[in-house]
Amino acid sequence: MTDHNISAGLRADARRNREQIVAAAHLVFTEQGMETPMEEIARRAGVGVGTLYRRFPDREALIRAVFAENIHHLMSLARAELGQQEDAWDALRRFLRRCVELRLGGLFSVLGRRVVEVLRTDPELMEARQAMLSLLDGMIRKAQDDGAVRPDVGVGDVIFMLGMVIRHGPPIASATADEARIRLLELMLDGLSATDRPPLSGSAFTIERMGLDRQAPP
Amino acid sequence: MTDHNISAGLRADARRNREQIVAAAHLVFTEQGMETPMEEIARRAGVGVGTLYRRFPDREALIRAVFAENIHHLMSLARAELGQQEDAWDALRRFLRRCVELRLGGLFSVLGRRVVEVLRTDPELMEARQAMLSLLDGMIRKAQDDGAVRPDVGVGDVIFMLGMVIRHGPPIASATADEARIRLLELMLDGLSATDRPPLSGSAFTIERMGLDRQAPP
Amino acid sequence: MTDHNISAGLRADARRNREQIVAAAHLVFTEQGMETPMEEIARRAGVGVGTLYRRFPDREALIRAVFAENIHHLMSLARAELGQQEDAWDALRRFLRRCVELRLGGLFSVLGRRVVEVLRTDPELMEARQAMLSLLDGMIRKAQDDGAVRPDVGVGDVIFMLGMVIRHGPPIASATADEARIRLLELMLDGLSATDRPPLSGSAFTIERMGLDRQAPP
Amino acid sequence: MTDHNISAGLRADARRNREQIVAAAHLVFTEQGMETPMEEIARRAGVGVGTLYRRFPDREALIRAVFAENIHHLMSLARAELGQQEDAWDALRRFLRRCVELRLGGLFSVLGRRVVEVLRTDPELMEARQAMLSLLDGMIRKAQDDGAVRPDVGVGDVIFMLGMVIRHGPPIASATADEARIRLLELMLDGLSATDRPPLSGSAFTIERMGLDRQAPP
DNA sequence: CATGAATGAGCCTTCATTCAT
DNA sequence: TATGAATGAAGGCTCATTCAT
Repeated sequence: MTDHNISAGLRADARRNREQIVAAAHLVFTEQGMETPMEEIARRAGVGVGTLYRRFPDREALIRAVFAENIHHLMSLARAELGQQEDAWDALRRFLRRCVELRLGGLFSVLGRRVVEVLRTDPELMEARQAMLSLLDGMIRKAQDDGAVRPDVGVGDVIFMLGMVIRHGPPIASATADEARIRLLELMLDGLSATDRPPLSGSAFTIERMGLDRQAPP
Repeated sequence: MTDHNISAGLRADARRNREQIVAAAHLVFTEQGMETPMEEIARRAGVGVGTLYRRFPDREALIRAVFAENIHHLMSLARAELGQQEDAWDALRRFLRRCVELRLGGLFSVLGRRVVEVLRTDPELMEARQAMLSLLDGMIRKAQDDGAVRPDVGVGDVIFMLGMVIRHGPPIASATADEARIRLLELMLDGLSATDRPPLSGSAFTIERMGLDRQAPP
Repeated sequence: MTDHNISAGLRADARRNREQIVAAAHLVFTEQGMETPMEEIARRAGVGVGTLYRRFPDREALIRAVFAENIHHLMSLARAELGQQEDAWDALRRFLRRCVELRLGGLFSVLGRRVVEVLRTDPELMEARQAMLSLLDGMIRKAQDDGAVRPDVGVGDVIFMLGMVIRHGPPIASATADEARIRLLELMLDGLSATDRPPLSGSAFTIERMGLDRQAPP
Repeated sequence: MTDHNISAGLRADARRNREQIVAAAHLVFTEQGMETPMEEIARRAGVGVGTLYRRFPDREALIRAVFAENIHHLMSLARAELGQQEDAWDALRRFLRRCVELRLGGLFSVLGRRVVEVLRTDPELMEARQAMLSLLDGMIRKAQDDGAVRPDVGVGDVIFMLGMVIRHGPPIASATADEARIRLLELMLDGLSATDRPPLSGSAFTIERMGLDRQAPP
């Protein structure tokens, strides 16, 4: 929605430019990594670098825009899943799987410290993250109440897991990498639902432990 | 072994420097990716860039050395576990846990076009990698024969899992992150040993699928 | 003409910069050799290195441009002299004197392996060079037919002479050095027109000997 | 003689090292130019860089040593020529030709400003230069008295001429370049002895004008 | 003393960002 | 406002010089 608010105030051609740039950035970030030269992004969007910089003062701003769009998309997915699914565990599984399947998450691969920092320091993105944490936390607790998920995990464990799977993989979209990612997710889901095992070491990463200190990854 | 032969002929201080450089490179490659500035690597190793370049004429040479060292180290670890442990599953678990603690093996997950090319064109490295995969494959198969590991996974799945936990776990170095990383590994191990579940989607990443013939993730 | 075609499509300021860069490069190449740091060239042209590299992707491209410009300029000078001067020997003398004053043609004397290779592999440049040599060759032959120039010299001798005076005259820029340079040229012109002397040793550097087929000086 | 004094005080092996280094430097300077890496010179001399630097604190010192040896050699040649030759003009011509012919002068090609400065600021070399200027001046005046050399030139013109010819040419020894150099020298000698021409422009560079100001090249 | 390892400054090149047109 | 030219900082690599062995 960030995106929508911003675009709304622009003239038609300006809005089209902005959208083309974000789309081009999403594409090249996914295909060639987050370090792709700005000039290449501008070229793909069919505009000059000057135009790109008029819209996004620096690379960070562009990254934020692309991520915002992604998260926005992700949240609607989560709500959709919850809306049409009685079973919490099923809803959770389907949501996580969708996150991985959708090109959306492809972006997060090989982020590098700098990008992570960008995200952490963006209040809007952090707010979206918090909203998603709550949503997820609810799903997980319900699934635990149902006996479908082991009790010694928290929303943090799940978010770590998701982030890890999403960030994992080559910057190049490849069917093989996607397959590997999904399998890893499923393996972890099987681990999550293995209620008959000895508890994991350490203690559960509950939503309380997921504050915005250094420890919390985006 | 490459490493040992090479280091053997060097003066004491030169050998120490060489080893520090490889260690530092391993660390930053794992933490920040293979594109980390050479200067940063040199700094972490406590030497000047010149020294780094004297030992490794370019980034490729350094990458090769780090991989060689990694493979060598991984194999000793695996052999040590196998040597003192009757049970294959226990050996595997201990081995993987050790790898995570040492951040060892993170580089073997998906790597990006350039690095794959570096590896593919180094016969010695390819051979060593193959030997390592075989060793690991043996452990896994034995554990599967014992009924301790589900049959629908291959050595590739385990390697990917290891790389994912090591390179894409919570990105901040801290005790908390370590805790999270180990928990994630344990979760996956529980998934691995969940023999009563429906098979994962896709098909197992067997040793045969792990060739470096383009497209395939390393 | 290469130069003109290229410059034509540029914005006014870009064209001016391009021309300043080529002029500065001509100067420093002549004074300090073809290995002068790019930064020095940029500085003399009053632009940043980036600008230089935007126009000339590497040193070779710059060298090519300077040679093209030189040849072009040399030919206009020669044609101008020929146009307004009946006597071939007078035209030649005035042309050479002008070249020395403008430091024009110094680059065509012996150049070092790398530069020769650059030239050899640029068909357009080779053609232009050939045209220039032919023009000069014509002037010299006519003067020889008039009995004004000794018969045992060729266009190559004259080119070498020019290069020598321009690049290796008294190395300090000053009025005195200019005086010395012109005197040296005049001395050689007197030598050139000394038709009653025993022939020079070796044999004339005719246009045929001036091919760039290895070993032969350019 | 510089060389002899210095070498005399050294132990046998040290002297041998020093001589090997100067010989190697002469060789590579001639073959590959004055910018050849010190390591290459050391390698060719069969010693470590450390040894090279013990003898010659920096590149300048090495260059000076090689030049000193050259000048020493040159002076003996001049004296020999004078000793066995009645005719001053003949002696001068033979001497100059020898200077060019001998590999000695090959060194001076493509010197670059820096090297020129090194030579100018070395008192010993400057002294040798002065001795040579006097010697030459005597030869020239005598030849002028004999009517063999035009009266409007001075020793400076000749020394400029020699330096120019010697410095001209590629750093690589090549028969063609040598031929060109000799021909250019002869052309100038013919100019020098052309006594029936109008005077050169400017005025003669007499020995008085050849002081050590900026204007005087080495 | 000889050696060759280590250092760091310097040049080449790329690219994020600013600014003139 | 869009464009693409200009800038300069940053990273890769080389090599002169110093210093530990």
